[in-house]
Amino acid sequence: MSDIKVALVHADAREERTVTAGTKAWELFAEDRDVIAARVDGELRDLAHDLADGAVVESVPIDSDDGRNILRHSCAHVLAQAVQDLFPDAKLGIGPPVENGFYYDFDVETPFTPDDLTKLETRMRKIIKENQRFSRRVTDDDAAREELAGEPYKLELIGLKGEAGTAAEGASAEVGAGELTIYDNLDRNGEVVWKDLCRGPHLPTTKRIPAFKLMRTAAAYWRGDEKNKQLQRIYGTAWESKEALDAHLHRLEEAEKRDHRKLGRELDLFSFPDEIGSGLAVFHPKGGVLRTQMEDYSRRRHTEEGYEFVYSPHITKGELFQTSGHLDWYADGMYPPMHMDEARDHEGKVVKPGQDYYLKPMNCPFHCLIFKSRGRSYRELPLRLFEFGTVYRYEKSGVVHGLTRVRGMTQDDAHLYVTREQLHDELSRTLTFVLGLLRDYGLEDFYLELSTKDPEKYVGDDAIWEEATETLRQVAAASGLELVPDPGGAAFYGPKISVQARDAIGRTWQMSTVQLDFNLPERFDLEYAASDGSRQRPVMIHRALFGSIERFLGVLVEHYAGAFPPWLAPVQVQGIPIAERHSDYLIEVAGRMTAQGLRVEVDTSDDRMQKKIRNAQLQKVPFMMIAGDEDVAAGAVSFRYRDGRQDNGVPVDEAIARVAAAVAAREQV
RNA sequence: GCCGCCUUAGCUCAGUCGGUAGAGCGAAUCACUCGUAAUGAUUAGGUCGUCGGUUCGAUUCCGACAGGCGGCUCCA
Repeated sequence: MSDIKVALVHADAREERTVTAGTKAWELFAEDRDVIAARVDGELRDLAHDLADGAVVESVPIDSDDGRNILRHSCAHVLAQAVQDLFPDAKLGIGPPVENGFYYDFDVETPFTPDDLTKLETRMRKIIKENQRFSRRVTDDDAAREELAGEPYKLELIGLKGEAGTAAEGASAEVGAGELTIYDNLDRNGEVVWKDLCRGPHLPTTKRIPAFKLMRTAAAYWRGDEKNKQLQRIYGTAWESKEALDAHLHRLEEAEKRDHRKLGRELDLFSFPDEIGSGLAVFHPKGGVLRTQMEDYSRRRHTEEGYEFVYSPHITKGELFQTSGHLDWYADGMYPPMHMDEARDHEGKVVKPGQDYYLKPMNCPFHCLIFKSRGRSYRELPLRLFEFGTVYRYEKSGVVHGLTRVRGMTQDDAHLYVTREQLHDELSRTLTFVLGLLRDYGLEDFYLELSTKDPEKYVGDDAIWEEATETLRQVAAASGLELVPDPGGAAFYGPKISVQARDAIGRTWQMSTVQLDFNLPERFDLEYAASDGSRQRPVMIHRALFGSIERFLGVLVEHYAGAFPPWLAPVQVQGIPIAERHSDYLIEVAGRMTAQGLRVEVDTSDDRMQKKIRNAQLQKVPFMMIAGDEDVAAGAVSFRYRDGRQDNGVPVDEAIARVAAAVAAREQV
């Protein structure tokens, strides 16, 4: 047998090896049990892959991103085998890895129950224990069709081979663009016990799945299309070790503790009374303080940046949304009209037709009317109109979610009207402003997404798209932040840049958007007088920073886990007397703080002091201000912070100054 | 909108194989006045989400609706 040369690379190192022809990838990594696949000439391969002369081979450890994806995908196969063992009529959909786990879709008569998940896990453990080998076999369309005659969904995928990228999210795990392959699961005797159409790669054997758990069931449309049948999806997760699985489950628990819906109730911030309707929130006094602080600070910064405040009503005649075009392409998302002012005679015949009024789903048409209310000069531009505008959208019943997806919300909405010459500077300035303001609220970690023209569907001339897109790109680059392209993702009326923020536990939220609009100025026939006396059309920029105040408030609740920095905290200082006789002293100190605009409460209930501390702790109050005999005698107070840190005997003047300084600096304590 | 699950006191939940319910926390009252995460006692509080059906009898079984949760689709 002749020798071949292969190169083994990892990190920066490259090692040339001479091996015999027919050597398989695993033989290079035989000593390392963590390696579960190989990257050969850039392609992920099974460890059983035959190496060719000149192959460049890289190990894929199970705890790498690629490794986990392979692990999870293999685990999805084990799930599918278990499902077909227990439910022989189940037809297979697709089963790709996803972030933190995997799923597999099945067509079954009756949906799975939580009980079924337990049974399936047991069956999966058995399959894993059997140490079945994942064995790759190349086939062709006709042979595969014959083999998989009983699997209608797989047959459909075979027909889609090559367009896998567009066929369905995850379908590329089943059929790649290249050759068609089937993976056989072989038992110890080499018998095929199960098989699935799959491009791979896979773990060598089922036993290499160290830890997994089935999480939940859900329905999902076949190939992600609402028109298709709903399949039953089972979500699971799999990890390189029991510890990693536990850590993942622990992270989920932590995220649950931060859930703004839960904290909103516990901290008495807001609620969603059934009586009002789905997706419509009320803010309680403490949530009201938080929201007021958020809004006031935003107002102040907008004033400083040259924005002007405007107000518009919540309802309008339909004509406005006819002009703006919203009724043409967005009527489904709007509340149905109220028919007003209709008059009938005594026979019920309509003598005056009346007209339709709509709740507003957007503020921009109103702002365009304000622009249009009189002639505008280039000297007025950029005109920056800002409104905390409450809008109503008819969200489908299944999508309403806490404060993040609601039917009534208040946007911090601004519309900037600029000349084409001002576009670059204004965009640059806007993005800087937006990022700075988000940082002020405590979000630090961002990336940007640039949505560019869909060549099939757009208005406005190519030159201005080009210019605006290039400007957005430059501005984004200047920010130094990571820029993720979203080609073709722009709305038809203009390119968009959106700011995604990562919160304290690494989840990303779409926050601000800066959106060009070449359409509305046209539809509203907006003009300004240029310096040469000609009439010119302004460019419009839509810009929301919080998106919706409700949603941003929810994000901040989760980001801070309810432990707000003092400037946002509903109660900044909780006074706790050691004994009843110290209450008056604390009330006096509290009074001095209140006079300085601080938010202070003194707990004069007849709970014990320990209980008062516990309560303040559970309410996540940043400063607990405690006073007993020693403090009173010294003219001091003692601070306790949320982390248990203490600072005893702080003179009252200094204590007040300390709280005031933390608030003014918007620091966390 | 679609699929599944859920809805019992203000909150978190137990319970009733069909005979109108219970705990902890919270609240109110009383006693205690205490130095860094729960003092004790007493009391109040529920047409068991709503409406309809089956039944001698429904909180329990069935259906519709509303609301919630997890997904899917959607998010100009």
